[in-house]
Amino acid sequence: MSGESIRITINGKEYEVEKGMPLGELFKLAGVKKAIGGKLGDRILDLQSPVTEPGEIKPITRKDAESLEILRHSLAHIMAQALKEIYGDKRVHLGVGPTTEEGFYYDVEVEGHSVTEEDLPKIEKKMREIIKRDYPILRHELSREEAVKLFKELGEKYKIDIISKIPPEEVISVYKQGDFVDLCRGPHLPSTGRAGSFKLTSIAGAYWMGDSSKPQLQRIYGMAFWDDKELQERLRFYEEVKKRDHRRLGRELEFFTIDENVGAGLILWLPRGATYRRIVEDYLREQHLKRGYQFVYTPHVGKSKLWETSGHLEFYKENMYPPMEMDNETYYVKPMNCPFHIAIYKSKVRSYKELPVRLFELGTVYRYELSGVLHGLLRVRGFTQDDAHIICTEEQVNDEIKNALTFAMEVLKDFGFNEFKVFISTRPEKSVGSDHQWEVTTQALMNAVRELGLNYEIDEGGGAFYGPKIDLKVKDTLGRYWQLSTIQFDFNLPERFDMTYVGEDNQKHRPYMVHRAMLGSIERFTGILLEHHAGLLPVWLSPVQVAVIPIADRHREFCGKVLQRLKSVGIRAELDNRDERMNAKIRDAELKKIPYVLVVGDREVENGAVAVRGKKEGNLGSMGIEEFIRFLQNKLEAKE
RNA sequence: GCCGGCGUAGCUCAGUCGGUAGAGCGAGGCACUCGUAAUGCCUAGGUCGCGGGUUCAAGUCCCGCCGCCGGCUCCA
Repeated sequence: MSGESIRITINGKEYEVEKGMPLGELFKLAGVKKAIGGKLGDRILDLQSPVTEPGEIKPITRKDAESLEILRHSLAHIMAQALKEIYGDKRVHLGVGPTTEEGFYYDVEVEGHSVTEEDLPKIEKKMREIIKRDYPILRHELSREEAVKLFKELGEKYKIDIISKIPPEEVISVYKQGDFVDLCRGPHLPSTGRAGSFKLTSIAGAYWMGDSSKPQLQRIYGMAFWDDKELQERLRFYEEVKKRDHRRLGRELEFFTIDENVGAGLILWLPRGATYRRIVEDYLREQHLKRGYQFVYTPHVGKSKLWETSGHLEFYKENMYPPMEMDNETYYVKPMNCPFHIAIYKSKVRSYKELPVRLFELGTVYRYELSGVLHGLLRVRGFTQDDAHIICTEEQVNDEIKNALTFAMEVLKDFGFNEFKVFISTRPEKSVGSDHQWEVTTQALMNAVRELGLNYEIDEGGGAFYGPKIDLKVKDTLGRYWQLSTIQFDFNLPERFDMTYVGEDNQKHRPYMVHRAMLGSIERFTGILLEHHAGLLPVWLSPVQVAVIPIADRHREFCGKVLQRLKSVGIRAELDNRDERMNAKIRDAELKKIPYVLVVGDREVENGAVAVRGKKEGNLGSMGIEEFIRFLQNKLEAKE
C-alpha cells in the first residue's frame, strides 16, 4: 500500500480513504449493507477489489442489472471448476470465460474428449454441488512471475498467453474457490453458495483469440439470472423464437424451399411466397415511381474490366463467384448493382438540369458466403436488393438524404415496423474523398436525422472507406434489432468511373453518389418479416387473404359466387372445396394463417351473407358480402 | 472455410448387440353432408443424403464428399 489517500463518494457522502482499500471495507465504513459489488465509472468491482481510483461508487445489489455481471462471472468459474472435477485437473485447459448479455461462456479444451450436449446435465449437476459446498471466493494479487509460474504448474497454457497480453501497469489477480484457482480480474461473488439460477445451453467451437490459425476450443454457453423466474422467462423467449423461426414458417406456409440439388443458400420461392413477393415488389415499384425514381433493369454478369474499374476485384473478390470465360473475355456474376447503374448514368451526357438522377432496380446479386454461415433466408448466396443509386449535385445532397430516410421509414412502417434505431457512421482512418466531401455529406446525414426529429447514435470512424452512411435498424416483436435500410455516400466509384455532369458554367463536374437500400435483401427481409409477425402477415401481404368454406356440398355453388365476387375486386381468395368437414377446413385455414375465413351454410345462402372468422379477431358473425368487402378493403387501405 | 452435432416416407421422428424398414401427420380412394381448430375405413409411398470400404450380412461400423443445425470467422 502506498499510504496515498483518495476521495470516494458513496451515496452522496464523501470519504477520504487509503488507496487500495477493498470495496467491502469501504462499504462497511459507509454503512452500506446488502451490496454485492459497486460500480466506479464503467468498471464493476466486487467486495474484495481494491479501490485505487477516486470517484463516486454506486453500490450494486441484486436488484441492479450490473450485479448479473458478477453472478455470471462467478458461474463461469464454477463451470470451469466443475469441468476440472469431472475430467481431471490436467486435462482441462481454460481459455477465457466472460459474461454475455444473458449469461456466460467459457472456452475450454478437454484433452482427449469432446464435450457434447449430453455432457451438459452432468456438468450442471457438478456445478450445483460446488454451489452447495459454498466455497468462499477469494481474491489474490500476484506478480507477473508468480502468475506465470502458477499457471505453468497448472498446465494452463492459454492463461499464460493471456498474462503475456496484460499491460505491464495492470495488476494481476486470481480468484480462488476451494482447490480451483483462475486468472481473473473479477468481479466475483463472495462465495459460490450465492450463485443464482442457471442453465447450460449449448456448445460451439471458437478459435483461441478469435484467430483461425490458432487452436479451436469448445465454447460452453450458459444462461444465468438471480431469479429462477427470470431464467424460465428467458427460456420461454427462446421457445417463442424457435416457434417463429422463419425456416419453419416458410415451410409451413409454403413460402420457400431450399433444395440441396439446386444449391446451398439459393432460394426457391413457392407459389405462395412468390405471390407475397410480387406484392412487395409491386408496392416498391409504385412507391419509387411516386418519388421520382426511374426503374431500370441490368444484366446478371459483367466483364472483368468493369469489376476492375469498380475495385470489386481488388477488394471484394472473396465474395464473388468465380470467373466465367467466353469469347476470350472473363465475366463475373454481379455481387452488386452499382457498376451497372453507373453505366446507365454514363450512357449519355448529363446536364445539371437532369439531376438528381435516381435509378432503382430490384437487382438480383450473388455473393459467395462461407457455407457455415448460410441460414435460411437470412444469409443466402443469391438475393434481390431494392437497390437505388442517387446521383446529385452538392446542393441537392441534403434534400436527397432527408427524402431517402423518410421514404425508408414510411416503407418499413407499412410492413409493421414502428420502432427504429438510427446509426450514423463517420469517416474511418483509411478513406478516400476530400475533407470537403466528407464534411458536406456527414453534415447532410446529421441534418436529415435532426430535422426528422430522430434519435441517433454516432459510430465514430465506422463508415466505409468510400463515404459516411446512415443505417436504420428496426425492432421486431421480440425486441430484436435488425439492420435493414442503409444510405451510403460513395466518393470512390464516381472517381473510378469518371462520372460527370455538365454544370451551369458549361464545365464538367463530379456528382455525388448515394447507394441506398430500404429492405436490403428481399429474402432476408422476408425472413425477418415472417418472424416479426409470427407468420401472420398483414392482410395486404397475405398470399391468400380469404378462405371460403362451404359447410355442406349444397353450399358450393353459392361459395363459387362469393369467390368470384371477391376475386373481381382483387381480393386473393380460395375456395376450399375438398371433401372434408367444415371443422377440418377451418383448422387448415388457421394453420395456414389465412387472415379471414368465410363460412357459408344454409343461413348465409338464404341471406346472401358470409360468416366471418378473423385469424386475429375470432368469430365476427354474419355479414353481407359487400359489407365484408368494404370491411376488408378498409384494412387493406390502412395496411393493417 | 473451421469445430461439434445431425441426415431414415412430403413433414416430424422411432429403429436394441450389424441380421435386410416402422409410427403419427400429410397424400390418394371410399363412405359421411356436417355451424367455427383434426369424421371413419382402406391404400400407396423408402437406392435409409451420395460414393467407397470392412463384413457371410451395413440404416447401424470406417473413410471421403454433399447438405442441414449450433457456434466461430468473415461482412471492401
